Amino acid sequence: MLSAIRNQIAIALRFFQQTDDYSISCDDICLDQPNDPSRGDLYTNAAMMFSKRLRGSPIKIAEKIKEHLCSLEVIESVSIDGPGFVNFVLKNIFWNSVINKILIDGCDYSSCNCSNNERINVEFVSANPTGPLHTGHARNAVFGSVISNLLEKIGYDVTREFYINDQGNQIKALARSLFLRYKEALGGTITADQFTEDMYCGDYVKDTAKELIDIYGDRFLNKSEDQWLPILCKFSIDAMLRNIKLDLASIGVVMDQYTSEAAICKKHMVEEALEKLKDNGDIYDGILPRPKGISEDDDWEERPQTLFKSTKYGDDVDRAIRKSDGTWTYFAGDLAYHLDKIKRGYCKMVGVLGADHNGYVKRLQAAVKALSDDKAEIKIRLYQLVNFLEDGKPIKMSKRSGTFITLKDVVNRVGKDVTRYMMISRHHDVMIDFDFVKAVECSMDNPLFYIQYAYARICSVFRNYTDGNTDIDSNLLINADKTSLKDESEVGLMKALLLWPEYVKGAAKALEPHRIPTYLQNIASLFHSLWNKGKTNTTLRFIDKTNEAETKARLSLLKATKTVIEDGLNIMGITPMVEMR
RNA sequence: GUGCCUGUAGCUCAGCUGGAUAGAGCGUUUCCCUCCGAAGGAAAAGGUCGUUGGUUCAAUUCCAAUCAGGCACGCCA
Repeated sequence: MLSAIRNQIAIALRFFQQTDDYSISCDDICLDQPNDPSRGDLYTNAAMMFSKRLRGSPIKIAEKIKEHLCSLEVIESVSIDGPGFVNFVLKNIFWNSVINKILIDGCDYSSCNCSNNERINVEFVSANPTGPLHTGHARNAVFGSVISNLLEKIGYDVTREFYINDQGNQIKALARSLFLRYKEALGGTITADQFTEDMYCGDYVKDTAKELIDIYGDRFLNKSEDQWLPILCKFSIDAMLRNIKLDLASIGVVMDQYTSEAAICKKHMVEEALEKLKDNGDIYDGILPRPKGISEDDDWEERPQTLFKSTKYGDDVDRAIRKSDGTWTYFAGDLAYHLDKIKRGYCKMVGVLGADHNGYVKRLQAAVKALSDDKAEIKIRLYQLVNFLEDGKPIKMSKRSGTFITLKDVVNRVGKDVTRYMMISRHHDVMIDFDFVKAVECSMDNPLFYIQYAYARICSVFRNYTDGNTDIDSNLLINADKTSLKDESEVGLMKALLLWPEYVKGAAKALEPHRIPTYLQNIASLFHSLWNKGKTNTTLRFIDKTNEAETKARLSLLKATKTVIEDGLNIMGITPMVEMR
């Protein structure tokens, strides 16, 4: 809707351009609502933003912008204020086209194709397949899935990917744990000290042991470890992965692809990655310096290793890729995995990791840069941890005592939608306090309720109008004359709806899903306010049985509002509620 | 020791590539249901945007120091 306005501003700016050193694109032009509505419907600060680059005075540029804006039919008036703000008022007729665009496009109103169907790989969750997903994974899963939805909105071809760490010591430990439970289930006695520090003693391993017996009976019981280990490794990974997929489904997350670390290694991708880096001169044998944080009496010792020169690509220190016993490090596997992604054709990648992985960001970015000759790029988003509270009191979790909360616990307790909302309603860099009691309260302590309530109220109006139907066909509303919507609350709502695609685009580009619930809360607030105005001012009621034309105009605004709320909730993976009773 | 993140109203948080008088909710105080859902709305009070410098027409936003809190840093995965 705003592209014509942006275009005119861009043309005005180019008038001052003296060199071709840079290009002014419409995306660079900021349009927003002034804090004070009396200044106008929208403003741009482009004259000031570009005055330095264009070497012109902001006022002169603003005058040129004004001249071009005035040539547009939808502009009522333009004024220049302060150091160079250009404020303008839109004609009533403009709102007709805004509402109609939403009525016609539906949830596609916020979509654009500015990313040209480019492929992008979003890797998230990637939990070790050694147990059920826990609460930390919940934020990861929701964050990753909403980012994926947003990226699709702006025209990316998104692959949602889960990397399975299905080899290494922790898998062997899992298999050994399974074997102990297997023995136990077959009547053998096991003692607590047989579970070493790195093993898994959770009850879920007992369940897997039963499944193992169902299929294999007691045939491993008296066999040596090298005979059962490979089979039990595979068996336990498969079982854990099945559970992980169920857990993810319970909060509405479906992956497009699962990629196995073992499969990558089998393809000799590690060797290939190493070759590639060697060709670039990024591999050498050396000794890493002692990390400063390690105290003197620690058992750290110098060791010669094969190293990746990641400092060349912005990392703090070079990274080991081969252990002294000759086997690969975990990072070597990651080099292989990211080379695999690059070879699959992804130039853009996103990774979602918990804040405790912050030390890993630079080396991953270095790896992608080095392996792709700087052609591919990975953006890592770290999210802070979630504290779980029970009515204000923190719930302590410990793996040892078995008092850790699983993702399934959370979903069972508060449901998919509340879980998802809580996980993305805050900036990813901010810790979340997730209170089980407050999360399901029906008040403003629970903002999701407020948004759902607005949606349900709109459905309620439609029910009253149609005698029972919670929706109205947009086609019945397109011809309504929306220029009669003149109350400041109505116009305020329309202005907010106008900017919805801007918010979606901004949230997607910044990889900041929390902007969506923030926006929806504002929409809900504007709507509730309008609703209550109708209580005292009967001329603002949505349904006026004596005036069909007026009623349709108002219902079209409601339908547009409903569409945008629904769209926003869809992006968040939350199901809108047609009634709350 | 180094790196990353956080610090905005009593509390929990927004604040979009620097923009005009810094915004919500909770809590507190006062109003608004014979009327489409009061699980709502209107209004008041509440701030030296951790501190100090710097960059410029303009800094909560950028830069540098500094204080406070969180996380991380070895051949773990």
